[in-house]
Amino acid sequence: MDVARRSGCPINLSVEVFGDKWSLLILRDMIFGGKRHFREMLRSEEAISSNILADRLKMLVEQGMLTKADDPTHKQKAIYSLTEMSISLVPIMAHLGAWGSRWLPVSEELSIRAKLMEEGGPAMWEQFMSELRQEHLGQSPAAEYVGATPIRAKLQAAYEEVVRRKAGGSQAVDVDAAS
Amino acid sequence: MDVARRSGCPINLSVEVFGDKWSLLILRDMIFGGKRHFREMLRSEEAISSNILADRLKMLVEQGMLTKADDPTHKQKAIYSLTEMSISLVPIMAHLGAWGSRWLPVSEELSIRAKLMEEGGPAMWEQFMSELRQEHLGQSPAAEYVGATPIRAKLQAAYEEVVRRKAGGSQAVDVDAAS
DNA sequence: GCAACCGCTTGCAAAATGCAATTGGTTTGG
DNA sequence: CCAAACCAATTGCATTTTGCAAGCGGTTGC
Repeated sequence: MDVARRSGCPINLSVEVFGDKWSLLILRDMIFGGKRHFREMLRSEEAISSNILADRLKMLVEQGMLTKADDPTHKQKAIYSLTEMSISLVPIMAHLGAWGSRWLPVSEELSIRAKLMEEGGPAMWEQFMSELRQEHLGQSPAAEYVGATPIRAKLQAAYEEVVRRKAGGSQAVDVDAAS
Repeated sequence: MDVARRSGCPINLSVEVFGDKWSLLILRDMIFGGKRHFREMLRSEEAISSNILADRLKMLVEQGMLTKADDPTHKQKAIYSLTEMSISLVPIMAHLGAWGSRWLPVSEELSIRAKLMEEGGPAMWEQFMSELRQEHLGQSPAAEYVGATPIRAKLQAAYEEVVRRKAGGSQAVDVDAAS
């Protein structure tokens, strides 16, 4: 778990922090899925295994991308929080989602969030980052966004709408398992 | 070398294409360093080894990020070209460079390009992408950029300026080896 | 003609990954 | 009050990926 430092190039250093097959997906689930606990992250779309998840969380904490704290409501639960460092990854996530949607065989339900983030542009990303700062850093709500529908709720609603539509419009949908 | 497809999420699929420790650095060297040949890419800042480079180039070609062609001037040389798919990574590279420069211990000379790209914003990225389309896809020059200094030349000049200044202003600098 | 260069390939050791089972402890529901 | 479910990991082990160093047959430039 030592620091790599192959070179002082910003792209290389970024790759060394989250340039593996899992780190970015963990951050994605925290940012877009609102996940904060180990067990929640274990239920990722891509089925990460527990040893890898534990390892990556530890690494992300060491690198300042996350912080870890005890959950006051449950002695065994740990709460992971984003830091400003990982919150500022939101524009990159948005671009990555847009790029992937353009070039790769994405599924409709899993790319609807990316589509909305692309359409929303920097203004939407700023609101989202502001909300994440509230949730994870305990910042007080930014005046310009009070009363607005939270971005994650909008994205989630759009996702559920696609799932519902694809299922035929009338069937029940297990939102918890599918999100 | 089979396709992964852990899920249809655009971020996951993107990670599966270039989310390893080397692919993005190879693309960086092609985009910002103008490298087209195997031996040039071997001389990366981070010292990639030849088997890994060969493997990644093969994979990037398979995935449509690069094309490979014979060099008409040299029977043994292969020329690798960017595709629209990899050229459209430029904004992500710019964001990644800016993010890395903000949060990680970058060196001044290796982050000056990222700084300029950030300051230049989307307008500069568009010009750069247009120039890459000329170089790699054989597109004819876009009218709005004829006569303008090419972006890569600007970035390279800024890099050399920093190296020169750091060396003391009067010493000779091996531009080839350091770039 | 010979040294330097061309894009790889090979052999092998080390490290990372992935799976399944398990740990010691906590909380929940009856 | 007890058992079942849940908590964040950890362990052992097999498989895969990575990384280093050396070497390949061939081409090019001097």
